[in-house]
Order: sequence, then C-alpha cells, then structure tokens
Amino acid sequence: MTTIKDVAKKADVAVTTVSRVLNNRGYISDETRQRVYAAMEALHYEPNELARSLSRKHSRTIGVLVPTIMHPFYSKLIEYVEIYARQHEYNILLYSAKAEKDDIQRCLVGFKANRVSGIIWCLRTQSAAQIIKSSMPMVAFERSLDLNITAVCCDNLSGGFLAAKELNDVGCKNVAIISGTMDKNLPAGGRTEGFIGACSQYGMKAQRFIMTEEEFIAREYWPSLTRILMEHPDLDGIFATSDLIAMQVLQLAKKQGLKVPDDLKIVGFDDVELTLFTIPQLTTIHQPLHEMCSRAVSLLMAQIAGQPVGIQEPLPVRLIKRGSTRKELEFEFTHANDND
Amino acid sequence: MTTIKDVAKKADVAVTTVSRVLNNRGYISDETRQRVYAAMEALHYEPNELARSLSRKHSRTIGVLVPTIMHPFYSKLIEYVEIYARQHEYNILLYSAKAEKDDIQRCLVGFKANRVSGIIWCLRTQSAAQIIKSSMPMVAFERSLDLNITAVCCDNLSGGFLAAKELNDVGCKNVAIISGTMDKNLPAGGRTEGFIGACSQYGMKAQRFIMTEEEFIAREYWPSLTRILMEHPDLDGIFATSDLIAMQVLQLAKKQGLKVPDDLKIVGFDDVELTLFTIPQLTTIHQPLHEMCSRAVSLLMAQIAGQPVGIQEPLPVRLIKRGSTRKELEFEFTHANDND
DNA sequence: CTTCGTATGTCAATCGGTTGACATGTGCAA
DNA sequence: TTGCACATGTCAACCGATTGACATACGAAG
Repeated sequence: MTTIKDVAKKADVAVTTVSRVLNNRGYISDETRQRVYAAMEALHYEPNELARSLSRKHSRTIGVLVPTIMHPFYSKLIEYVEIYARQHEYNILLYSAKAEKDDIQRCLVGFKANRVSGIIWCLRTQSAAQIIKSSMPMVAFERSLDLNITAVCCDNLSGGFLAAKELNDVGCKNVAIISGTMDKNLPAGGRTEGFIGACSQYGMKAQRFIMTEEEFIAREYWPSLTRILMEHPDLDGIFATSDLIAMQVLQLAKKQGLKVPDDLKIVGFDDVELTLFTIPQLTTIHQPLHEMCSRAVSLLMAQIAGQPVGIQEPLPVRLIKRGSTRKELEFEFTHANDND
Repeated sequence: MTTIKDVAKKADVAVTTVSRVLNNRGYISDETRQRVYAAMEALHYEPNELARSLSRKHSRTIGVLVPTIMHPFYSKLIEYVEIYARQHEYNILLYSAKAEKDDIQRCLVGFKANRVSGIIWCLRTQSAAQIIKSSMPMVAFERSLDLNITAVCCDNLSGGFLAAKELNDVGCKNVAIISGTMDKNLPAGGRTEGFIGACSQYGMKAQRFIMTEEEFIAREYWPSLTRILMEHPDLDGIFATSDLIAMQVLQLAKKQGLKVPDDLKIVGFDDVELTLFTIPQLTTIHQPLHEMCSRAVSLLMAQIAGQPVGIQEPLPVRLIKRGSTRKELEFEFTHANDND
C-alpha cells in the first residue's frame, strides 16, 4: 500500500505539504496542489483512515444504534442515514441491540473503542440512560426525552390527530388505537395523545390497546390483535401506531370476515413500503424519514464541530389516503416515490 | 481516555506485559494476568481499536456490500451477518451500492481506506469484476461466478424444482415463472432452470417473464405484472423468484378479481417475513439465511486466517406450504420462528 | 552445577498520518 | 528599505497500540 511518504517523494515535496493538501490547511500554491494530486492519482494513493482517525482522535464514523435491522422502518432509516453520512464522508458503525442492558453496554463499548465521532440512536426503552451519560455528540431518533437531549422527531401529536380525523371523515363512530409500549418518551405516546384528544373532539368513542414489548421484538402481534377483534366486533375504525401492526390488523380482519374498508377502516403510521403491497393499500401517516435522517446527521455534524444545537421542532407528518379507509381508492395504487 | 500505559502503571507491570495479556502471547502467570485485568476493570480501560488496527494492518471489520438496505431480504441478511460478525468480534462496514460502477468504486476505496479484513458482497450485476480483482479475502453471497470465488448459495436449482412440484401437486397446468434479471450467475438463473426443467418433467406448460433492473431497484413490479396477468388470463400458477414479486402478484391478482389460491396459485422465494402478513400467506421457498450468513462469515474468517477454502456446496432450501397454494391453509398462519 | 522453561522487563521501531514550532525564501506594497 | 503575506521545508512529537530483540530473574530437572 502506498503511503503519504511515497506520494511526497513522487510529487517531490515534503510529507507535511502532502498533509496540508490532504487537509486543506496552511498555504499551498495551486501548482503544488496539482502536483500532489497527480502523484496521488498516479500511485492510487488512498489515505489510511485508521491512521488519520488515530491521530485525529475520532474516526469520521457515526455509531448507529437500532433495536433491529430487519424491520421495514429501521432498515429504511439505516439506508437514509448511511446515504447522508456518506455525503459528509462519514461511515456508519451499525449495532442492533434489543433493549437488553448488556447489549447496549457492549455496543457503547464498541462505539468508544472505535472512537465514533457521534451516535444516532433509537432505542425502545429507557435504558437510553446509559447512552446519554456517555456524553458524546448524539442525536436521539424518535425519542423525545425530558432531558435536553438533541432529538429528531416527527409530529406524533398531529399524526394521531390526523388519523382520528381521517377515521371521523369516513364515518367511524367507534374506534381504537393499537400501539406499542406506551411511554411518553416513545412515539406511541404522542400519537396516542393526539388521537385520543381528537376523538373526544369529534365525539368518537375511543379505546386503547397496548401491545407488548415481546410482540414488538417478534414483529408478530397476532394473538393480541385476534383477541381485540374478537372481543370488540363493534369497532369500525382502527389506528395502529405502526404500519406493521396495521398490516396485521388488516390481515386478521379479513380472516374474521370483516371487509376493509367497508366494515372496518384502518390507519397505520410510518408509511413504510409494504403499506403499498397489501390489499387494499394502507392509509397511513407519512413520516418524512428522508428529512428526519438528513436532519439527524446534520445535527450530529454540528455537535461534532462543536456548535451548540438547540431543541428541535418536530417535523410535519402527512396523511396518505389509501384503500384501507377509502373504498374508492381500493384499486388505485400509489407508488413509493409519490411521497417523500 | 485511559491508555495501555495507564493500565500498566496501575497494575505495576510493563506495557509489554499488558499487551501480552491483551493478545494472549508469550508467558504470563495467572497472578499477573489477574492483576492486569483488575487494573483494566478499575480504569474502565477499552483498547483503542484504531491503534490496534493500525498496527495490526487490518481492522477486524467486514465490509458488507449490498444493493440496498431497505429490502426485506437484504435487511435480514445484514442483521444476521452483523450478529455472526460480532460473535467473532468483528464490526461490519456497510455500503449499499446500486449497481453503478462509480458507487462500487467508491465503496471499494472505502473498504481499503478502512483496511477491512474481508468483504461479503452480493451485487446484482457483473460489475463484481472490480471487487474480485481487489484480491482480498471475500465471499460472494448468492452469486456463483464461473471464476473460482468463494460463494455461499442456496440450492436455487432445487428451489425452482420444488416450486414447480408444488404447483403441479395442487393441480396447475399452465404456469409461469416471473424472475428478476436473468444471468446464470444470479440466483434467478438457477431457479429458472430448476423450474422450467421440472415443468417439462411434470408436463406443465411453462412461460418465462423477466422483470427489469429498474423495477428491482424501485421494488415495484406493477406495470409488468399487470400486463402479464392481463395478457395471460389462462395462467393458473405463478412462481415468482422473490417474495417481493410474489406479494405484488398476489395483490394484482386480487385487483383483477382472481381468487388466490382458487383461480391462481402463487409461490414465492426467500421466505422473508412479509410473506406472513399477506392474505393468504405466501407459499414460498425457504432459504436458510441464518446458516448462509453464518457460513459466509466463517468462510471469510478462514480466509482471513490464511486457510484455503474450497468451493462450497449450495445449502438446501425448503418448500413452505401456505395459503397462496393451499386453500385449506388460507386462514392457518405460520410464524416466523417456525422455520429457520 | 548447568540448563532449560517460565515470567517479566527494557528499549525502540513501526503502523501511517497530523500538527506545531521554526526556518527560509520570494515578491509585493508601503 | 522594511515588513508582511504567501509558500514550502525540516524536525520531532504524538495518536495508542504491537512486536521483536535482548536482558534478567527464578525454580526445577538432569
């Protein structure tokens, strides 16, 4: 492998000069700069990032911590974060950690050992405390904590409101919200609050059902959902706080002979891709994930650069009307690129 | 941050000794070893991986190269590879590259600059050549090349065969295979071969339809699929070489008023999770992804350790019968953990 | 008593860059 | 003529480990 010394020799300059070119510091004439670039080109030189990182004391790497990768929402998130990170010439160091303490500890150790420049994390539980006290640049994703941690969230409150409004608009009288673990710091909290508030405003009867953490991890909500549908045949509208739940509600509704949207209207949340591949397609609340990821990365960069970053406004969500609430859209398909 | 020197001082030994403990080399008495561990514990010492990697000349990192992250199959793959890599105390450096040459070039540069110890890649096109000539430890995933590159594949041929057998078993006479880009090095090649062969063996009429690369990237196959279903109303069985395609066939079939499985039977491939969330659930060919990932990582480790690794046998696939081919299973749901 | 295996230390180079201190030299403006 | 901005070089320390060469003990086996 060619080193900076080889380049210096080839360009007939000092190592320091090459370093200056590489890092854009000090005075460099255009002519010298070109010579150095030419030498790098000729030798296929690629700076050793390990060495640079070692000396720089951080590694142009963003630690990304998610509960699981194999999930439509998180894999989308990772894809976008990776793209934006690369735009800043950062790599990502990916860890998936079910909310077990050990996992998170191991992961933090990994982040530190590899001198990540900052962390983007979205954990389910409050075990986040460990991360927070690790005190390095970080951005929480979809976790608004009481503490003043920089976080990127979408407007979950409005999302809940929009879902209720849609159900009301299409004539529901007796609705339910089905959410994951309730915790006011988790997104389900705001969504529930917005939904319940709007329901009472619209005069709809509203019930709450909460899925377990185990179901979230397994990504299978069937037992609870089956029970809910069986025990509450009078429900005419359901708001699920994630599309994965909504999709399974749709599936079970059909199994039980309910027609969607005739007998039961369903609204999901997230607008992940698979909402497009169900029959009917799922009405859902669109999160501006692209923008959220972009912002998360930018905020992290700002922190790494030592700039103070304040509390962020939540990003606006949007209702996407599809066949699961609108009969007339039953066979009209929207595309992934129509949004976002 | 505490360094190896701090540990040495605390344990009252030489830096060399700490390093010996850390790397299990040379003679170390149990007593000293314990003292060193205690010191590390007390100081919350975590060796700086950057420094270790620099001196070791590779970084205990596996470069992982996929076409996209936001895809049920690849996100599953990444999740598993991450898990197995960590078992070997390796990190993964994730790159997603649409098959554009530049992307791949950029990615290889990234891998080299970060001194990855090896690469696991699964690219769609033949642009793989660039990777191959990069000549470092590597394993191809689901890409069996003519060249003698170490690759991990499932038994695509049998998969195609099993799909045809299932369609025949449930009474199909006139079937089609819908696949992604055909290339004998890509999995669709073997699947097609197995399927077509079995069809002629069973005396089923079989047609072939090929989706474009653009559709693969967008993950939306609607236009082509719609056309196929419209122009061939006589089809009674479809084998899609990926579940994502199968799912959309299912969706469009319903849109066109075809009952699945009564009028049309569908078999997918991969057994990704979302096959569980359709109505009916999708019959599919299960790939032993867990095992494949585990093997991919092991093979890479072997290469990194300098051991020669031979050509690998493909791993066996399995037919998972579900509602899209079996009326009696229409409302009987299998779980993700039932397989694998 | 020698010799070897075990256990540890010292020293310094190395991995491949970064960076600060300082020297030198050129050319232009005041 | 002086002074300063620009351009580059030399030297050496440093980031935090790893590693080889070599020295020095101690205890047990031969």
